[in-house]
Amino acid sequence: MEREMELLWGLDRSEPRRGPKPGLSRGSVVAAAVALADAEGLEAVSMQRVAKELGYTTMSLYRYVDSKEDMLALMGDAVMDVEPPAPREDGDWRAGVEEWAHGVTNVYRLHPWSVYLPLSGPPSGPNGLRWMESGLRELVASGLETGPAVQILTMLSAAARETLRIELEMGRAARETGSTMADIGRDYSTGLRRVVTEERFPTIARLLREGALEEEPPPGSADGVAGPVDDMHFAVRRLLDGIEAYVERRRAAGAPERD
Amino acid sequence: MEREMELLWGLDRSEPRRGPKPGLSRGSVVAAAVALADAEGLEAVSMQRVAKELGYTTMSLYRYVDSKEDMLALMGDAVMDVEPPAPREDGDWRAGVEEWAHGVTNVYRLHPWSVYLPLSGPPSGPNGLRWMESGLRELVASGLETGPAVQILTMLSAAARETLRIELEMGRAARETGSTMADIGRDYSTGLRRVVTEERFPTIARLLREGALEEEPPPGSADGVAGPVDDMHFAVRRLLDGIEAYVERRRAAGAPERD
DNA sequence: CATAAACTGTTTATCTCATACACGTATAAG
DNA sequence: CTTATACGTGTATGAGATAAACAGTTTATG
Repeated sequence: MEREMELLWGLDRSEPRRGPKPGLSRGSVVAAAVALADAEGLEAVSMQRVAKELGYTTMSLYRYVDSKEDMLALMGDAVMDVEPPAPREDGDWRAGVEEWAHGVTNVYRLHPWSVYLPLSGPPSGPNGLRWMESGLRELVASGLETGPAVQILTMLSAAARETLRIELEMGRAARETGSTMADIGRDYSTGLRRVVTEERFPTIARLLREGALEEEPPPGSADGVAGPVDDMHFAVRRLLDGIEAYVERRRAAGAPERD
Repeated sequence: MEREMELLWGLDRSEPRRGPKPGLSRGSVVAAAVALADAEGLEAVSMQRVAKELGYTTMSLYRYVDSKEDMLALMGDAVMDVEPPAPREDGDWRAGVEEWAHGVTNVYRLHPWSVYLPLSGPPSGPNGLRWMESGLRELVASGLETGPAVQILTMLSAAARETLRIELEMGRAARETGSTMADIGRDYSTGLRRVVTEERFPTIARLLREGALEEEPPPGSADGVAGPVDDMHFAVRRLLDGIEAYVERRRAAGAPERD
């Protein structure tokens, strides 16, 4: 944890006094890696490949980054270098939280590979913390204590990451088979139908019967389909409802109870 | 998707007619890999190592598994081979859902490496589907439609995985530095204090001031500390509150509105 | 100003992996 | 009995991370 924070905040690497001018910098290395991942995916990101992209030898990268693992961690924070939503003027915290959830999703969407990065704990880099600040701010505006707000935020970002991952996976499958996202949903359904029996999986069977996995495409969505991420907001709104009820209840009771 | 389902359900591999008796089976290979991961972590799982564990050569594994990727997918479903909670008699769907959330967390906890497995979509293996069925059943008992129930379940399992991952990461850090989980929480706090300023991160600053990250250990928890996973249930309960309110509202309105 | 310390980028080498391919052998079907 | 098939092995390839030694470049310092 210590190490990771020093890494992400650049608190190591005191500025050098002697020796040749560095041709690269930690920033340029990370930027090249990010660009490469954007263009060809995370699998394409090897030290050799990043170095080639920069026109240097593989080992030169190790002057700027201690290991590939470190580089990946830096890429993770670099991706979040987007301004999070500004504080709302209207005090509508529900809208604020939803906006935040949309925001993170969109940030990830700009660099889809980033949802596959091996994370190691809560955010600790400058950009990650900026987003955390922004999300917490809105949640605390609801009247929640800071502790509970952290729990909620964790759930929200987990859901955003996971849901987007599923959507991306569907997109990849669609691209590979040359079909649409709607087709993939149907494929999944038919796949399930092959193994889901009424006795062993009654609820899933019902799900298939009701066609919940092959939804109506609302007009105006990217590829003609809602997609998991749009659907996610149903769950987000339930969570917001729950928070509202909780805060209300506590206010009424004079804030003694915690649950 | 097609391929993955056939893999996980063993719909490929028709029984062979000629040739020597196989010394291994897909099951034994996967079991060995799981055992190895349990003992030494996912990093230790290489084809070479699994083969050695079984007393065979590396390449022999490829008679049973097409690739390491496939093996990992099989391991992922194998881990879920635990009986999910049985249907509740008392009809207390809230308790049912919480029990389910505890259940998945505990299943993952038995094989911590499993939260680091690269997932590729919604569950499609027999064991994963059993858990999905169990969770959906409880959610649907609340009065939710099947579609929305899937969204909620996705959020729940994402949160469980992510939260446990954070807890495990803390545990690893604690083990490495020879300290306790409580120490790690304090370390994170002091680390943050070094970079969190009142102007740029007012809410996080408040969080630190209130010591929300260094909580009181409730008596009787593993290592003297609540840990992220216990905390998660606050968010779970809010979500349940929200579902309850939603179902109530819909019932009152004669179930026309959806949001 | 000279020189040594501190850096930079390169070369070379090592180790670990996943996986392709060809081989010898066992076994059951015809 | 013979032959197609499946099994386990040996060998080989190529990618990838990273360690170590080295040669060239600045700059602080005496």
